[in-house]
Amino acid sequence: MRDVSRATGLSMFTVSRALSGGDGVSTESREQVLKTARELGYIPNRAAQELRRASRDSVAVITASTSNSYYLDLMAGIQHALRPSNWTVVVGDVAVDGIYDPRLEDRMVQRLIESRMAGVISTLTLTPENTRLLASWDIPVVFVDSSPPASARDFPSVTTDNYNASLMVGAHIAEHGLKDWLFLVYPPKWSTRFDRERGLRDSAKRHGARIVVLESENDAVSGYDTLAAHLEAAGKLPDVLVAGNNPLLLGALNLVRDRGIKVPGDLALVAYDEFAWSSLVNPPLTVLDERSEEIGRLAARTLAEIIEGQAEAEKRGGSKTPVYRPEHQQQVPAQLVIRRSCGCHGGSFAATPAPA
Amino acid sequence: MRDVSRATGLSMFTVSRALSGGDGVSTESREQVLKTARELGYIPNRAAQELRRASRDSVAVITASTSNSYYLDLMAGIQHALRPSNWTVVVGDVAVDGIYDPRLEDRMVQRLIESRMAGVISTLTLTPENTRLLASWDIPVVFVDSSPPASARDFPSVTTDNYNASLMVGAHIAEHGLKDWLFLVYPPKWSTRFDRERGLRDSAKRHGARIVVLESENDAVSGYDTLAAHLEAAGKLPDVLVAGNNPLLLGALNLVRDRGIKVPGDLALVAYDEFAWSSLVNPPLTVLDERSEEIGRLAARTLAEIIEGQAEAEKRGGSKTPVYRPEHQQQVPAQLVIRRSCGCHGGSFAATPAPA
DNA sequence: GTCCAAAACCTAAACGATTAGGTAGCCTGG
DNA sequence: CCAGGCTACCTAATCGTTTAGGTTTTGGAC
Repeated sequence: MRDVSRATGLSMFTVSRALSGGDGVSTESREQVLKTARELGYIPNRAAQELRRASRDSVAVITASTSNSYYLDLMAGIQHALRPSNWTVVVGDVAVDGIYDPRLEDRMVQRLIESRMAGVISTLTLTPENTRLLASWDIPVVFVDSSPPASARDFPSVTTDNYNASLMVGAHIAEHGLKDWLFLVYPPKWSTRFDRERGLRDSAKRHGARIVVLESENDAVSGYDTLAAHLEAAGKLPDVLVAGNNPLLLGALNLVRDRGIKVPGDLALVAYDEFAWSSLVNPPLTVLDERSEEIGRLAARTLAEIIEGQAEAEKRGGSKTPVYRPEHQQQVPAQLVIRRSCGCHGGSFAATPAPA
Repeated sequence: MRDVSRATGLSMFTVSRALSGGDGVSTESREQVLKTARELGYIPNRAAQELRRASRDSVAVITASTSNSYYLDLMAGIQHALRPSNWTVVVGDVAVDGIYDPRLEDRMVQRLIESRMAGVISTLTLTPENTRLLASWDIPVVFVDSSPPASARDFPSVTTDNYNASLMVGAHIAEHGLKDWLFLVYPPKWSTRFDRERGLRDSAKRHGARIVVLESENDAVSGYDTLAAHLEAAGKLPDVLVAGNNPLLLGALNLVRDRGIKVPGDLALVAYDEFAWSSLVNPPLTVLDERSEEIGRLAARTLAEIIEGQAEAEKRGGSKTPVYRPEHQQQVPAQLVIRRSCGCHGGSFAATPAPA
């Protein structure tokens, strides 16, 4: 296409400069070029640009939980923080049919390196090998709502303060006098699991409650089945069910409905992750609100900062290894939104409208 | 990196062939190459590959409704249909903070052409200029849950049979004897609007009902505000509210809750688009189920077929203009899922578990 | 009228892969 | 022993940009 633009009689150099807005081009030449380019319908070839410029103009978000409610807010936050800069955001889903696949993770990381990404935001703890691989290509990684792998403890991460959040959850449950807790939770691949579990366990101990932690795959159907099997085996209901995240909550609520269990009459319910419908389901749900959008925004800003530092260091002839500073590890406080499923406000079948 | 791989003493040609699995390379050379490549941590540069091969190995999905429930299912269907081939799926969101921005559409189309995409699936009716632009670069487009612009009527599209679906909705409402209908609907940019409105209007006429069509921006907050303003002005409730899609339903339900309106006692409610929580909200919702995943799968398959036809035609020296055939325009029947919000099964506050 | 710097422009070499077109060596059949 | 056809390999051009390093032109300042 460029040789077509050379129909202006000007050289490649001038055309390139004119189009990209650099200097060394007279105003008339520039206009001439822009005009012919428009007439000819010239659109640059990105592959060629990236090849020449050594790429690095998009950042990737790795996720395995597109169906989790917080995902949309998180993305909104990331997009928002990155819109002013002109990086492109691409999302890489490493789950097939909603369940995480490690081979997909490998393939995804491979592809991100092939595309010479400027940076990566990961919503899950990557494998040590993949983390190392990205590092060896000088691609900065920010973990969001997940921790870096043990082999890379200094990597940046932005998460909810899950430990204290879980203490809050536990404290509220204890206020209701509930002593028999069941925590339905996803696998440790999503590393928020650790702090959530620890907080809840500590809280149970502190309040003299028993807690059972029940692990399920990270999707609604597995949540349903796992919980059903557990209740079957246990023979009786716990006092309260804590759903570890949105898909598991969905599974649990479906089971509760199918079994005719009354919430919070027979079983109180508290869940992680606020979402759009939480105040509309029956009963309105008491949930932990994560402020996902802010987390996304923070993560994106952190990544941008690191990438810029990297670019600057390189310009000054330094190494382009990303530098991670301790303040890049951030925790965002969460908030407990109290509705009815925990037993507050008179439970499920009240005739008055539920609070938002 | 490639010259590093030349540390095997073999030429670029041999290395390239060895890595890409082509023939003309002895088994030992191939092993030698693979071994060194692995040792050196060689990862190909995608920009260079795309430049040389004239790209065309990813397809894009253009959407402005990531928060709409059907989006996830749609994507799942698309991913599913495209996984066997090794095209990459990238999604391009042309909405900022949930509302559609035409300039983003332009920029997105520009970028897709820059990347020389193999094909595009669009969940909204593109502007005539953008459609023409894509066509002029021989990039096939399949519209999904939306129609092609009037200037390009022969383009492929896969949609729900919205007209008949709306007749079904209307018929069911009529069975309840409701005569005063309110249709809360999104703007015509999402072209399913036309058939849905037409179906509902025809149905109202057929059953001797009055229908008011109320247009709102396509997000929950606008839906809430628009509906609130309308009810204010009208001074009384209609018999039934039909929510045109998921975000509008969300807005409507929030309003209903805030106003203390009883559903279906004071106002019956039917909504478009099945979603995960529809049977769990209060009351369980009667919705039109779109089979989004199948629509996605169908669209992806159609696109794949067209791209393959294109590649074949080009190989035979023909034109690479995509050929669209009439059977590429497909309609998928929908299904009405009857729960309680329409007035069936005894309404909202029943103590028995709601049907799934 | 010189000299010099700045502005405007050009030539040609990259970037990292693929591949058309060629060559050398070996085998096989006649 | 040679033609012919393999196989395994190589050289070098090519994709569409950007840009380092020149060259020419222009316009003052002296």
